[in-house]
Amino acid sequence: MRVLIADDHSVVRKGLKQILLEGFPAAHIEEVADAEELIKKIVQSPWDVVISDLSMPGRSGLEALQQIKQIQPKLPVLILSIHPEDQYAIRVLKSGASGYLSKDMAPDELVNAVKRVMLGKKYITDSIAEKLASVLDQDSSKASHEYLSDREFSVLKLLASGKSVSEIAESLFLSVTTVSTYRTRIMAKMGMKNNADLTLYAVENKLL
Amino acid sequence: MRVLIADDHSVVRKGLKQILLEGFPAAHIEEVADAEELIKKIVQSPWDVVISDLSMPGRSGLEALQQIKQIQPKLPVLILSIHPEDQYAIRVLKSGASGYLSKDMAPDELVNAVKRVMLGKKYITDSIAEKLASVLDQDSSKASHEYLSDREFSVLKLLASGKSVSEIAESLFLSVTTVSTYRTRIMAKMGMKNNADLTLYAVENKLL
DNA sequence: CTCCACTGTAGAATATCTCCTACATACACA
DNA sequence: TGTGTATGTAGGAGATATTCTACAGTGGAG
Repeated sequence: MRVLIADDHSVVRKGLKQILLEGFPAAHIEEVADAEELIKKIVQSPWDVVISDLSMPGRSGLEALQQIKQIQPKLPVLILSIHPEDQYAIRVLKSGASGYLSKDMAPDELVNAVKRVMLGKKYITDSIAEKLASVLDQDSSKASHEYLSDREFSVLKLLASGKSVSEIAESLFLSVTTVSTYRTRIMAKMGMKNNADLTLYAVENKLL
Repeated sequence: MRVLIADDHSVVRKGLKQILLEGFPAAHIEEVADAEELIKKIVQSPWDVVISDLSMPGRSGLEALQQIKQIQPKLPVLILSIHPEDQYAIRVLKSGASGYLSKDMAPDELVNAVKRVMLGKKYITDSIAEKLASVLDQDSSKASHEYLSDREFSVLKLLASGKSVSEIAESLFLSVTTVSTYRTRIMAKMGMKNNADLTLYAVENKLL
């Protein structure tokens, strides 16, 4: 059994490894610290399951996920996030993840999730299932940020947290004008006028 | 050597424990998941060092820290945070922490920090030291906006509410560069980096 | 099967903002 | 009374951001 862990925090990598070794003493576990390495490892050698953080420097975990699913559609990917009740959950599952876990889960839960996804099943917590259900039937009550595309959403969060357009361009490897375009589209979709509106919105909706 | 770890994420706890055991094989390490347990443990038995997350459910890490310092002023507390360059850093150190680390530090850094704080010294990274130097010599009882001049304060409010520099210049009959200068001075006095920080500050302090 | 809307992306021209510097005034403290 | 520090103000050069336009790919509606 071969497990690949991706997270930019070494503390978290160590912790995950420890938990997995307790649950699967015979597992072969490797770690990577960013999305680029993650993809490289996946191309190089076969894995049974990938456990990846969502927020990593450079390409985000979401992009990495989509790329993995192109390369090896069958490889199960479990996504971790710091955010407990996450806005990302649905986005992540849509992009092909086999499960979505918060980092404050119980160790057992991780082990269970890994077992499940290795059988080709999905692992979804109750709270996410509920969220899924509610989004599917009453989309009139969608928060306005739900209408944003993936890229727009990530730019929204970065803008709201105070990053400048050029910082964002750099961290996402995009042109400043591209980021500025996203910004314009975000403002239009959300009916806002300036970054302060975004910041307030993000705080109110706990996106930060 | 007795170490107490407090973090609501079990993954992080495991990771920290692992790193510490590699650096201090003989250490006795215990974990707690929230502030309440943390305080309880500290009252119950003696510790050489506490490593605590900042954001925990219930009472925050900051409150817990202040309480610990009342109970055992000499006990060194290292604070961890997910945020790399944090506004909290200074607040945390003022409240008596022996150090402030981001969770994406290298494992060695944690071990070094623990060694240092057990000697009764502080462990502070360069970037925080700089921040400290610029802000900490002010009187701590005043909110940071109290140090602003009248003009600066009115510009702060306008910026925080999302007005652009040029809009402000127009409404106050000033040159844009003047407003920009005020902005720079506001940032310096308040130890902030961007308008989003101002917006958040204004919301928290009900200035809007 | 076609068409349109949405998405991801960016260039050129233009507008805006920051940074560094500067200077006059006012006030506190030595 | 002098002297330093905070304040109010702004110019010029350079850095950043916006706007308008464009184009290719994808996926759903008809």
